[in-house]
Amino acid sequence: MRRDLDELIKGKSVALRFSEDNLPDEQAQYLIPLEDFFQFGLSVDCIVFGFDGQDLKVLLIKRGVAPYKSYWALPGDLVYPHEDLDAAAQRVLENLTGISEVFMQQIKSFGKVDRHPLGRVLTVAYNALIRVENYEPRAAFWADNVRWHTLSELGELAFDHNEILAKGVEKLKARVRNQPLGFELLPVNFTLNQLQKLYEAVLGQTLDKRNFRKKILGMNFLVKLDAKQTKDTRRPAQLYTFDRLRYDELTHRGFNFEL
Amino acid sequence: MRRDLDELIKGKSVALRFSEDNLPDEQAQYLIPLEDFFQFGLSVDCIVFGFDGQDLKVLLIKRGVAPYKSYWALPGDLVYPHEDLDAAAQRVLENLTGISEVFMQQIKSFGKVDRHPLGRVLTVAYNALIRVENYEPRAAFWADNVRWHTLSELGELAFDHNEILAKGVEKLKARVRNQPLGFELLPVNFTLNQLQKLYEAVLGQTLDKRNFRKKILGMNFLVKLDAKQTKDTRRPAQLYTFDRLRYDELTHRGFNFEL
DNA sequence: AGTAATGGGTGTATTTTTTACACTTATTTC
DNA sequence: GAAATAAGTGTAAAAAATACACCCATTACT
Repeated sequence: MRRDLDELIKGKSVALRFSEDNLPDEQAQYLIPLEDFFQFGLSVDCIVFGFDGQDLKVLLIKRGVAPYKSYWALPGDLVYPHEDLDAAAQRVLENLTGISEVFMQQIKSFGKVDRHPLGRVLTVAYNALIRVENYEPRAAFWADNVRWHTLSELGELAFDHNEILAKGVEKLKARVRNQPLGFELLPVNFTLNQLQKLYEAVLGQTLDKRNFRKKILGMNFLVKLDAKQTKDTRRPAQLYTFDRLRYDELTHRGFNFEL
Repeated sequence: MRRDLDELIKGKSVALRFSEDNLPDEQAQYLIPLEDFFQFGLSVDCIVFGFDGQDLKVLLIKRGVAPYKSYWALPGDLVYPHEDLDAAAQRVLENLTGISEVFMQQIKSFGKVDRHPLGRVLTVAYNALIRVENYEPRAAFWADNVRWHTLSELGELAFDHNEILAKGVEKLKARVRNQPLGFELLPVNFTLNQLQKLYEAVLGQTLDKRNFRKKILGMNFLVKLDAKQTKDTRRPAQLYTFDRLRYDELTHRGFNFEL
């Protein structure tokens, strides 16, 4: 411990100040103002997933300001000192893309010392799932552009956002095995084939149609509607919707949705 | 968006400064020094789990300094401005308990505005699993005491540590279903009954002995040793150890350890 | 030395879940 | 009306999960 502190003090001029004065002598030498510990920036980054019926997409902004100006990036920004984390995530996403009131879950924090060129900024990453049809993303505030990107076609993103995004995808995959997916990503009414395509896109593997239907219908949170899909397709497909009550009941007492 | 900012500025005197000067007029009014965003404190808190053969335990320190002096708390402290998160978690744990080189995983960050009385402090929580036998926790630095606590017998902890701990337990339970548990919590050599007790303690349910053995042995990462348990028990029990290679192989390609 | 007490250890039959697999149907387009 | 396309449907075999009861090796006691 002493070794650690010595190194830090020599190198960086920081250490701990105690609000009490009952310190052992050994440690008294390390007293340094507490203010020095309150130098961190805090940001949130939102990984917004959407599904176009074929591929899993992620919403990125083109940064209109330095650093990383003109790079594609996850929508994210600094948190206000008096703002809660979850609220900041919602606000930032709305500021940059116009998208509001979104289902979001914190997934991980990233804190490498040099990850932000302007100073020490810890970022808290959130996964968000939205129905593409319900939102018309528009670049706002300091974003130059907003666009859906296919996961496999990404270049180098700003900051450590490639790493953050990879973690978001990993978490999404893990999530799909423990709770049903689709509420947030599909239209309110959907066909079983659309749902299957979504699962295949997230899991990155094809699934057997009959087995998929058997399993997903057996979970009893899908409701068959009277309507059929009337689009310019071939044979019209049966439409379903989610039974939110049943879903809540299931997830509440832990459920395994492995497919 | 404008509404949000207006509120924040009126209430708290903070907003965003851009390093570029190409701001739309609408936003120019909000320019406030960037420094105001670098006021956060950052801490790490370690949830150290151990297993005594019967109950799942968590290691807590008794705080020797304000705030929350004399409260039991998760071992945690402020991060140095030039220190990486994971490194900070290891350092803090060693500083406070003498325990070093521990298996740790980040689980979640907690950022409520008023969670720390000294200012805005975001804390990143880590789950750690250790072999109780390998460590002799000793209170160090500003900790007054260190002790293993049974999960069901906890009182009110410092800060929001009850909430953090609850999340840690939840994550541990989720983890046990997707990867084998025991490497970190059990002695190097152990009996199947010890392993089963551990699973039962974590999952909070009893398991069938024969089915448990069938399943866990079928996974092929346990190695039967020549030795038997020689303790003052009744019939000597067969000792096993973990096959780390096999384990890594399994977890690498995703595995389901549900019991 | 014998006996009681304790936790260690073992197998099988039943049920449930998972998997593999191929053809018919309803619609649109030409 | 014929061709093309995606929708829809069931069963048998294999694998996995579950329920369940008795004997065994040692120590402690008398």
